[in-house]
Amino acid sequence: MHADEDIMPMAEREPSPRKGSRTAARVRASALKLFARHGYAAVSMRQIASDVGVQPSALYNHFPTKQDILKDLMLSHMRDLLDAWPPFADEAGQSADPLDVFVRFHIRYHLQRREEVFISYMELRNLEPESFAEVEAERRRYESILKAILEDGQKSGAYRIADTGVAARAIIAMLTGIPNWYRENGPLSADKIEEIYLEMVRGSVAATPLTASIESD
Amino acid sequence: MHADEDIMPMAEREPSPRKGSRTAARVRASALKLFARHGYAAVSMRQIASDVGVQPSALYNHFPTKQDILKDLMLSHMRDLLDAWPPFADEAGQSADPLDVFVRFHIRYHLQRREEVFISYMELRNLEPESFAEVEAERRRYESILKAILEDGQKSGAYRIADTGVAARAIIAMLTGIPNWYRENGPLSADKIEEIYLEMVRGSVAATPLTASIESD
DNA sequence: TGAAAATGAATGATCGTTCATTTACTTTTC
DNA sequence: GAAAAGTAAATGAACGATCATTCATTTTCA
Repeated sequence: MHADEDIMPMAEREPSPRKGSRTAARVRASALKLFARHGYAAVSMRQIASDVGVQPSALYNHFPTKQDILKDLMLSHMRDLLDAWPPFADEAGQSADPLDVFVRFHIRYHLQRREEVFISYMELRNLEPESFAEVEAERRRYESILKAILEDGQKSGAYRIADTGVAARAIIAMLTGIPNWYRENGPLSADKIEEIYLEMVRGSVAATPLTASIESD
Repeated sequence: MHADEDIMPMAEREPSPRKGSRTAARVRASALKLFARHGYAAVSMRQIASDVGVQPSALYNHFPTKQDILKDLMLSHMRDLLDAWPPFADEAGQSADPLDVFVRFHIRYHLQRREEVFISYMELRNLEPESFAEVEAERRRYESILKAILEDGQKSGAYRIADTGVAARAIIAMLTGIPNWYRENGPLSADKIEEIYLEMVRGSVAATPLTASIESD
């Protein structure tokens, strides 16, 4: 839509491209951090203002309400996520298997944008109905990417899946849980995590459900 | 594992077993519903009192603070969950496979106690550090049940798992996501859901990662 | 009769938001 | 290029509403 500090303003009053302090972007950054840490309802406009280094009333030069800040953060996150797909060939591994590509992409993106991801799940219920519907629509669009991959593999006989919609949700839930426990400085590299989950995901949809030896006929 | 209305007080002032209105239990029920729907931080003591049908000050005859209500709900949920394991032979299917039993148990329990489950995940950050540590310890105990099952299967050669701790978290994340989308009156029966997820979980840890045809020797 | 439970009123604190005013900066004019 | 004009951004004070909690008093009930 236009460039603000770096990217992505949305609902606030459109600032002409000044060269100044880019307050709107700093409001977004502070709100993102605070909402992720304490939750939308537990964060006050005064806290955000204080973190930005400005008086509370100044926030209203950039966002009409607190709700609009949340809306901005969540919608721009969903758009960024969908814009980032598909990854460039040098990202997310160079496998030819679309499921591999998706799994690696999802894990990397979700580990890179922890706060955005966290907010976009946790604060759904604090969105006004219209914004909720928008975010939900984007989420379904994302889900349908994986669903299409699973359907293709199903048709080709590579996968055996009872319900591709359910499977897509199951896989995404599994992958999205990673940032809840994974720590950069932990014993496992991000690459190793990708491999472990990739293997589990492949197994969960593989055309040999649990009867590995019965498959012989 | 327990009846909702009567037993299970915890942090509030212990009421002698009067036969009266059991207000404490009604406070728990209202708070559970409201916290699940709007979030702890967005629910006021006045709302809870109004839902119970009592004046706000009356709540303090049963719980010293709002925080204690949350603590009570979350800790008693975790204890109930752990107490409910292992299921009786006539619950959660009668499979001899411990993984089957766990998966069915987890799905059923989480579909039966949606609000408790939801709160216990969403409101973790609103707990005081000490209570958080307690809940977290219980969560790890639960996780270790599955981890032990995976380790056994690993040793016996039934499963092939790179990291049983990671696999346990992955499986639990996958299963715990079900209540987010599953609806009783939807197209899928709870039993069908169990079967679908069971097959996916089995596949994700099966000793035939993705090389289905190499298993022939 | 005694204790638990509920009431009604009040506490000070904090909430999101508004607004008149001042400050900072860009654009226009000379 | 400097001064003037114009606009966006920030301030400081204030609004009414609502917050969790307290407490003296009354009611309920064993």
